[in-house]
Amino acid sequence: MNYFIKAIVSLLKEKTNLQEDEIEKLIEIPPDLKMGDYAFPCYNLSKTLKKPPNIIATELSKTLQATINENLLESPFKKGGLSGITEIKAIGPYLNFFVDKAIFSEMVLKKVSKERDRYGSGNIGLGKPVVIDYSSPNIAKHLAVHHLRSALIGNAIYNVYKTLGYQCVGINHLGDWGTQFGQLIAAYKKWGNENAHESYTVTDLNNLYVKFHQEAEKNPVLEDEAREWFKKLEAGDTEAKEFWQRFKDISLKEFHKIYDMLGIHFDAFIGESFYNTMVEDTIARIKGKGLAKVSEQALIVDLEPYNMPPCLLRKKDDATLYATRDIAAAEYRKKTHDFDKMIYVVGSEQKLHFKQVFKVLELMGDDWANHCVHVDFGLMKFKDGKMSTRKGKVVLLEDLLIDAVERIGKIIEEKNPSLENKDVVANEVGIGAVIFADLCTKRNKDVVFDWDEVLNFEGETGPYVQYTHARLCSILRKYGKPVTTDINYELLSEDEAIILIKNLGRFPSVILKAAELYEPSLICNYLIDVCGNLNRFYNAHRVLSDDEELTKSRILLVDATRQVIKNGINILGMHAPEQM
RNA sequence: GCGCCCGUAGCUCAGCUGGAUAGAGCAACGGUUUCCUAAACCGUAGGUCAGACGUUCAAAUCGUCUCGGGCGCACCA
Repeated sequence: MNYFIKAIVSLLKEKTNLQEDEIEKLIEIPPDLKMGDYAFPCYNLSKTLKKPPNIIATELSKTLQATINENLLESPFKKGGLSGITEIKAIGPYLNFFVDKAIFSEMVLKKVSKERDRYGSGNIGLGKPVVIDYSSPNIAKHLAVHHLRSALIGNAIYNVYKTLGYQCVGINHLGDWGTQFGQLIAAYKKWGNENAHESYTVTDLNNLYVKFHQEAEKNPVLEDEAREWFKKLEAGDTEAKEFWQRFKDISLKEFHKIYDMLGIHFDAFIGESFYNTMVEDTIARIKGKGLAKVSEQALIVDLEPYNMPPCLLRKKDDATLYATRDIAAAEYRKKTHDFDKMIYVVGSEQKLHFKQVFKVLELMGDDWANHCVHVDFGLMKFKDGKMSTRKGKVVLLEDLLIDAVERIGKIIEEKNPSLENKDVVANEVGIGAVIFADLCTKRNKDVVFDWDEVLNFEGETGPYVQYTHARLCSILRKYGKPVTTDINYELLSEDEAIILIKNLGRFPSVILKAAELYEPSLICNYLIDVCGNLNRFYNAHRVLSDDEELTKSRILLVDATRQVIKNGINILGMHAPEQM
């Protein structure tokens, strides 16, 4: 709660019968600057007071205004009357409060200036470990655009939580186990070129995978062979394991390359296979609790009482399933990290799966089961349907990234040919465009992948935000002197400045909300908003001028805005180049 | 069939723990550069907030139903 809201709450508390938190909840920001800085709707009071809300607003405005004038409460500020509130006015059913703009500006700008890179951060997470599971692609397949969402959302949430002081553990839960490895081994044994395996790439593995599915349709025996190989793998067969390790190495090499391009960080790459040794123990304990039973030759946990289909632990051929491994993994992670919260950033098509897994954990007596959250997100698809690795119907992530960087390179050549480090900047902006485009929509919506849309760099885009930041850096460079908070805050009185400053003050609460809702898009929208505010200010007022006092004031605003944009950009996992 | 998610301007989306005239961007049209990066800014045009009923002083926002789209529902992950 900021200072002014606190003041308003304390004023209203005396004159109404409402509780502090009730009042705070009701306080809102008027849609127009001219209507005031904060507003209190009087509809609720009209019920208890049995009077129309506009009458109540008028009466309250009179008594409160009188309080201000008498200066009954002590104010930490010399000017601006009571607590920096200058006027209280009724507009229709609303009680509107005007605050001293200079005081407000001073508070916000000094805070940003003082906290710098830490502005927006907090300490609510101090001493609380959070495990975040994101990206988690399957081995032996290319990373494609539909893999972006988990990786980017997860990475951003990681940064948000870290900003709030949480001790984050980012885990890439590689899909390196399961029947598909049996398929791959079977395919490799049949059609793979052993002599050339040294130079194998994910493309070769993927071709094998595609071929397997084509052939298996004609010849179902192949599926049995694949199952056989997977059973061998699970049993620790040397030959099977050797193939598996090979596939894994090939994949990881490519994954790392792309994660590096995207700037995505993980603290650990621990695949499903890692939990293979624990699975038996997990099943034994589930059985021990009397939760497991055999049904249709498979081992299940019946979730009928909870209106869910059963959770499958073991197939009829004895092989385990991913639910089993997820349960084992969750318990292992709890043991090793003692997390306060565990976040799974996985597509919404797995909603039921996680509901089942969390329920089984709960039934097992893991009282932390409700600290696990599935942060789901909508499907990415093409205009004409779902993306599918199996059908080879994908846009490879690498291709998209390279294309984005190239296009930005051309734009730089066109608009700023004398720029230094063009390649570096093209990378930061091109990749940033892709990141921002993906993070920008609320995660629960399905997104249709549109090449032109992702690679459009005007309007509400990553490059727009980065460009705004670069412009501000440019002004500061030209100014060339140290920025000071010792300025005349009265000079920042234009509407464009006030709106901007108000928004800068909101930043910490945006981060908090993004954490609470696991919603990086809030930060994207916020940045777009701030950049719009800034660009409007920039367009209407010159920062550098002969008027030294005015210049000093505006420079502080420029520097604070630059800082906020940079902090936001970084949390999203993007770079903020100083020139572009 | 059952469950979950989505449906706001031609397109992509904000707004959704109810509140003051429903906001941006793209696309279209018109304008702004002797001036801090025009990747910007301003203006014009564009809306039965899918539809119906209900709750409320007040509904894009909450509830029920209908329609349309997506996803999931036992041996893939």
